[in-house]
Amino acid sequence: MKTLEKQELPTKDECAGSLRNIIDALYVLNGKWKIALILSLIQSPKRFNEIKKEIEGISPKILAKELKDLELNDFIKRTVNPTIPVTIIYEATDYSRTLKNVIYELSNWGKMHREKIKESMRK
Amino acid sequence: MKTLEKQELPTKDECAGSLRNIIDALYVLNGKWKIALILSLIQSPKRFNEIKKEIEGISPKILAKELKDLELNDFIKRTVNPTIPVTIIYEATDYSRTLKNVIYELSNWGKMHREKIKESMRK
DNA sequence: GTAACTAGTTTCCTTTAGGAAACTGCACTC
DNA sequence: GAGTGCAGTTTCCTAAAGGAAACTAGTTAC
Repeated sequence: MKTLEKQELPTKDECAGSLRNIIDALYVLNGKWKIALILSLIQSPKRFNEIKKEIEGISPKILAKELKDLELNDFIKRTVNPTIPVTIIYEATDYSRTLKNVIYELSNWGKMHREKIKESMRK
Repeated sequence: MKTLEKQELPTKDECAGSLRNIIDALYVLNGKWKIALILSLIQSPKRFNEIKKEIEGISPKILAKELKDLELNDFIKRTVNPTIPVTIIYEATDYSRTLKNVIYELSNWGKMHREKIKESMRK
């Protein structure tokens, strides 16, 4: 029987709420391209074809869909410049920067995990 | 033009590595049930049918697959007890607890994001 | 006039995730 | 010997994600 030590992870009740939060978070981050797009646009604003070149392998259909998705969730802003022909610039919003800690922890953990997996392969 | 302030997010080069890490992390966490299972087993070790009862809506096929997956990634441990008939107990490993920070940040952000979405619906 | 660039859209297809229902084999209980 | 619980497996199906290729419509440079 486990004794209730100082808990580092939430209690059962807190877990239910926590799970809901996590599912909501993963929902907006999931898919093959979202994080890559956010990171790319945090680096610098870009036009459609610039993104397409930078993110290798993404098709225009998927890119268009993902950009719409990200815009809906307020992670990026789409601005139409009245040049001739019009150019459209996508940029990361301040809101996308609220993901900073999440990105940091995911990256940290992912790195550690990959190293662990490699380690265990060697054996 | 943005000046380069003290950067809170990684530079372009760091981003490429970071992205890889994040993709690896999301890869092992993704799917509808993984986090729920980890959270449930962190609460207490459980048998197959106990989990099935606790995690509402999961089918035995999916549960078996997810448990195998989690075991492969060393998040949970499967122990066969030589009772008659044998009982099998699943429990969270210490390694699954390395997800603590990730879970914390995802939960935090998810909560904030949901509240923001609700807010923006009201308008 | 033709090639190229702008920002996408459309169509068709494959892969993957996930689910429902039935089934397995073993042991115990009544 | 019929039913119940254990820990799954098998089969069949649907929905969603993602991709390849072609296409749109406007403009500009050669």
